[in-house]
Amino acid sequence: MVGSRKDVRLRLQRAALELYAERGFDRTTAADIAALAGVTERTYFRHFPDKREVLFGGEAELRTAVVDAVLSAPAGLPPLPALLDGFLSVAPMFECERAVKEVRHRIVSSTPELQERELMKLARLTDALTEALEQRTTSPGLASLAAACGTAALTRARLQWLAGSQLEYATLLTDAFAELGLLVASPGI
Amino acid sequence: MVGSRKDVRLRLQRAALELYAERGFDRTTAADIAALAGVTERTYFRHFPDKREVLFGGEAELRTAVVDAVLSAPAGLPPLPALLDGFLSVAPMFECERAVKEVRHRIVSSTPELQERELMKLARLTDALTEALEQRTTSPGLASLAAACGTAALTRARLQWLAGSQLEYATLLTDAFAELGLLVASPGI
DNA sequence: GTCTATATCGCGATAGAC
DNA sequence: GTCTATCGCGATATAGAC
Repeated sequence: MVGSRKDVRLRLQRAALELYAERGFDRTTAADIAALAGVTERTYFRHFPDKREVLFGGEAELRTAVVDAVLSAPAGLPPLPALLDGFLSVAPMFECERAVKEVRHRIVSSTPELQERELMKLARLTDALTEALEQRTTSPGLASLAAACGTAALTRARLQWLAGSQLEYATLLTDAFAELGLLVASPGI
Repeated sequence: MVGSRKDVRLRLQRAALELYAERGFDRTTAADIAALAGVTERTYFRHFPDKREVLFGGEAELRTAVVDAVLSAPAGLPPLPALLDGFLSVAPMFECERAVKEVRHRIVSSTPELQERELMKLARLTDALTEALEQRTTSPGLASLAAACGTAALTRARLQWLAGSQLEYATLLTDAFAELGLLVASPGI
């Protein structure tokens, strides 16, 4: 119980994933998770503000990484290509631990409360990307729309990847952005 | 206490808006809302599953109306124009009661829990629109992306309207979709 | 760590609408 | 008489204060 201090957080995350997968989110209490991780309920709430957050671990770091990558995209690139370029740079962070992420996705998809939290994280990513695009040449109005469209393409690629697509993550991403292009390029108006 | 039966729901919604605006969401209990509406806390929870839902009243009807409008758009229209056409048809449902909606928006914007719920409603709208586009000619892949982009434009227009823009709601909507077009039409790639 | 507020839900009883 | 809305009471668990 000595070296365990540092990884309590990790143990809680693993315990939560396991219990949520087994019994479902609703039939799992914070105390259950804490017990499985070998700590008290109170300790759980010292690490995570609520029952949901335990499933959204390194989200902030990932967001920072994506934003930095977009800011580092070649200067002349228009908004959407800049986003794609940034997303491709951090692709490795997305495509690791597929099995774990599949389980996590199954849990989140089947629990409205967790879906809400996931949408919130995605919205914060979109906000951060909007800011990043504005720091590039993009006008404020276009930036928010571009960020939303880019996030939509990212989500589409991620869903296909989670669904077990045989294609490379980078390919799925590039394809999604290509489809985005088709949308507006369509004939008639 | 006789004629009041029917409008308990409406009274609860008004009471919640008032209390949330005054004291804030966190410092308002479900019992407070119920009391102001003249019913017990238990009755509140029979009408709304939780503390948040009371602010998202006729959301399902609005969603249905929007979907129907999109399905009724001229047959030849590509995805995005079809969405714009549909959105414009039900514009009156959006641009009514501006003062109330401004208050509501201020409350939601300042409360993470309510933001999450709002994002969820928006996500459900996007899902419904995806389905509608698929029922039109759009391919499944493009449909989800188009729905996401369309919803983004809708949100942008709504935000400008809520922020007190002097422009007509229909104009804001049309402009937002035009910006969507600019995004991909941009030079370079 | 302990204590507490309160969100949320289950159950049985009641009262008025149809 | 059912049916439905409401009440009143009680239980559990989340979350925050001290």
